[in-house]
Amino acid sequence: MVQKSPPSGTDARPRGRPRGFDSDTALDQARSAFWNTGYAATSLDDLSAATGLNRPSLYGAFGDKRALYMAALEKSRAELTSSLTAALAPDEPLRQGLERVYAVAATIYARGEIAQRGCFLIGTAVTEAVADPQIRRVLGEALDEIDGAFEERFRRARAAGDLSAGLDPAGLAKLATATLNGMAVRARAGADQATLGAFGQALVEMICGAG
Amino acid sequence: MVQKSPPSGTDARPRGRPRGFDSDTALDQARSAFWNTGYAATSLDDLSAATGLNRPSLYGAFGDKRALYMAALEKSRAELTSSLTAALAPDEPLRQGLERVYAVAATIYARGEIAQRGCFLIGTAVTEAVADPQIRRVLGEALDEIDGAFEERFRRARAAGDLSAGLDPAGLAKLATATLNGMAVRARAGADQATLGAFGQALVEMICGAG
DNA sequence: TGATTTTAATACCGTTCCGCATAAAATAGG
DNA sequence: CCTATTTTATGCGGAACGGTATTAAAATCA
Repeated sequence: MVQKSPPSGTDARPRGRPRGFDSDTALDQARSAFWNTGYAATSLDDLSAATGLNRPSLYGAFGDKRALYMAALEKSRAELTSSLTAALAPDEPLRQGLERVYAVAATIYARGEIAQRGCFLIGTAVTEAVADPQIRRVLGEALDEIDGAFEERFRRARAAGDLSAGLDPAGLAKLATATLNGMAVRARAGADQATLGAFGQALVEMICGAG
Repeated sequence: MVQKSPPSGTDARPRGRPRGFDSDTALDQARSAFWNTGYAATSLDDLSAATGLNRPSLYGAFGDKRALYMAALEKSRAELTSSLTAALAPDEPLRQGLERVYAVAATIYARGEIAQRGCFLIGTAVTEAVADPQIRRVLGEALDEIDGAFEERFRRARAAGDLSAGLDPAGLAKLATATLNGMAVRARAGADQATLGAFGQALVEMICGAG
């Protein structure tokens, strides 16, 4: 259970047979399977096929099905918040940063082998959240983090005189997050990238004015 | 398969044993079960318990599990669009109509025996939509109908001089729908009614100005 | 080379799932 | 009262599910 570290500082290979797969890429492949069909409808056979790993290997690397899903969920949450804060970080006009965020979201949400599959959190965690308090908590934290990133950016824009004084940064942030959510929903309903992009355009025009 | 109508105009009771349940309330109860745990994770035993009906009765009234879900989905879509268009119909200031819509949505989305369960479409259909083209189509049509109802209302407001000329009704409608979607997502993430209400307030302030 | 340790593969176990077959119950017509 | 017809109840059957025991394979260490 406890991971043994090598006795001395050397990064010697562990004792027995080495793993034949990279567990992080396996996690990505499993996440992709969940992303398509959701948590409940994705069987261990599906996950096995998606990763190319046998069930015992999956079990050894991640634990049971739910633990594997939680790992995928947590990875998505971490990637989402870090990439969003990075995209909003540059010192540039507010319009430019927002346009980039929504353009990137539109391209990501429009991807999918079967059909556009939107955001992993929206596509999979939202359904499970009512019956599973832990998933609900992770989902809520992720949304709060997105809110926070937007709000911080809006405050910065207002300090820079880049945002009308009458607009409330916290309220705008909620709308900015909701727009992302709406795009993710729309993607799974079949909307293509251009249609998704129009959501971002509409929000940016509303916040920053037409032009 | 074909429903036999009584031979004469009289609505005489059908030949055999009469049904011991009302199929529309049974549909509501089944929908409630799907609403909590989603399509895939809701078993026929769950549906049987929720409706108080045995599996053969369910099967006889609605067909298989998927047909039952599709009936619940279609009912939700119909109720949603009709109640939304009704709420937006009155000749009143735009702000007033929007505030009512979002206040009602917040109260509905905050309901739930286990936890806040948001909108049925967002909570259940979004996950299935990628793998099931028919569900995807119904979901897309529902969203388009919501868009249409908002857009028509915004056009009317602009004609009445109740909406700034610089704002695009179609774009606003997308944002209005996205705000509803975001609220539904937030509800399933655990947000209470007051928190959900803030989304509507933020949108209304953005469109109609602080008030 | 042989013992030890870890991973990979096969196959299995008990449970749950969905759907239906069969029989009992309830109503209308004759 | 008896037959026909429809609904309700019990329970079964085949398949799929999640998880694991068991065995084979591959690597390190002695």
